[in-house]
Amino acid sequence: MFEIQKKDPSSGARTGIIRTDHGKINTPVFMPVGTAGTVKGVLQRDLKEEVKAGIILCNTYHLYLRPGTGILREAGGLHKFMNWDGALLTDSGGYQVFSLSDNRKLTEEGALFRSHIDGSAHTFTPESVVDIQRIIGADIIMAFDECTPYPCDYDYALRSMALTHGWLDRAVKRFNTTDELYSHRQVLFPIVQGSIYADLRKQSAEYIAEAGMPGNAIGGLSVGEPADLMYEMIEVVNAILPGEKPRYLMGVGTPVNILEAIDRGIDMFDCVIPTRNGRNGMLFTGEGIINIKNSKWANDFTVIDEKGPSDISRSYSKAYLRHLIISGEMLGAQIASLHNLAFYLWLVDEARTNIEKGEYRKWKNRMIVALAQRI
RNA sequence: GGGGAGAUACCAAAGUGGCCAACUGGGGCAGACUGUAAAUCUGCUGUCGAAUGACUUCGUAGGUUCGAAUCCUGCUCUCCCCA
Repeated sequence: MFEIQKKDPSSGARTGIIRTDHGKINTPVFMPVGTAGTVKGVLQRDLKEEVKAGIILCNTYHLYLRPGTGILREAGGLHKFMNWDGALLTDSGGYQVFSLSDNRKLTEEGALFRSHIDGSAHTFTPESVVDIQRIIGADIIMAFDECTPYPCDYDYALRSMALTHGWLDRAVKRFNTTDELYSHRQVLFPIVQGSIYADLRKQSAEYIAEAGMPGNAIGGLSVGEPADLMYEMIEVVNAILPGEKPRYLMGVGTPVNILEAIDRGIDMFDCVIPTRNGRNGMLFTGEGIINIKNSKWANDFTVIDEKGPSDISRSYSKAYLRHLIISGEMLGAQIASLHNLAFYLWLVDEARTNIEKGEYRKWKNRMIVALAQRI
């Protein structure tokens, strides 16, 4: 499924290809987040043609609640339902166990939770989450885990990790004893936990690697901990996760986070930042970060990003986009999302190019200075 | 010409003797957002000051009072009804 293409001599960075029945994906890759079967504000057509995304992420918890498995099954799976012929990855709902924690109860068996939509009670087990993801039909599906919060005390992190490991065994068993419902292959990725404790992370990485799945994920990071701590955990984990398989750092992150993680051997990313922060007026460019709502852009008629990767970035002025966002116009959110996603995809593409040239470190250090800047 | 209502900060609008530099909403300014309960949320928004605070404000000019956005009088302006 995964093939390493090139390793950067100056860092842990590498390029590779993930093969799915919905296309080849060059890594490092960024996956736009399309929680409810839509990358908010962006047409599938534009995801392909403007953003140049080969894979997007959707969410089991949200799709299970709405539209529900009945409709997804009837539609012939999510690819068909949403008219997306690229690859799909579904998150298991482990993050929702974390972010909607007021409404849930965890047991050895699984998670009992209340719907954020209507308050109705539901149960997720490692098995049912595999079943639901069979129905959704994503190319890559995730094991059900608990994403621990930050801060998280050691004892809780330990118990939670054990729970996630126990759930993994059951998920793998269910996965291995069930079949794809549609005519394409699915793979299951397990998730490393362990909060910010190096010994737990190490233990978890060993356990997860042992499962022998075709790819591995790191969860429970970028939940509020300092970035350096996150990088440290990535190093601990990546020293153990097998190098010949893709490594997916869940939910990360800022452009700088992504470059640092690539440097440490991460291949896959997803994050809501380009879309959510875009809707809220934050734009990423090669020159730095712009808050387009700031009055300084009111009469700046230069384009959003003249070196921008997408036609969109080079078509509309900052003043116009500011006007749209300030006015609450839908088009503002659309343009900002599209631009940011195109930028993120461009960024990982540049990373790939520079890994291939064997100059990743040098390039990264140069980029980070520009990317971290507020303009 | 007669009768009535009103004038509060950028806008709208509360407040009708001390708890008022003045509720609230909008607007403006800034910030947050990392496997999306987010087209969301937070802060500031008279002047000066980092702040305790000081100073100047509720159409306008006077007055009453220990104390006035609030009470009284004149003036100016706006709106409504009748002629």
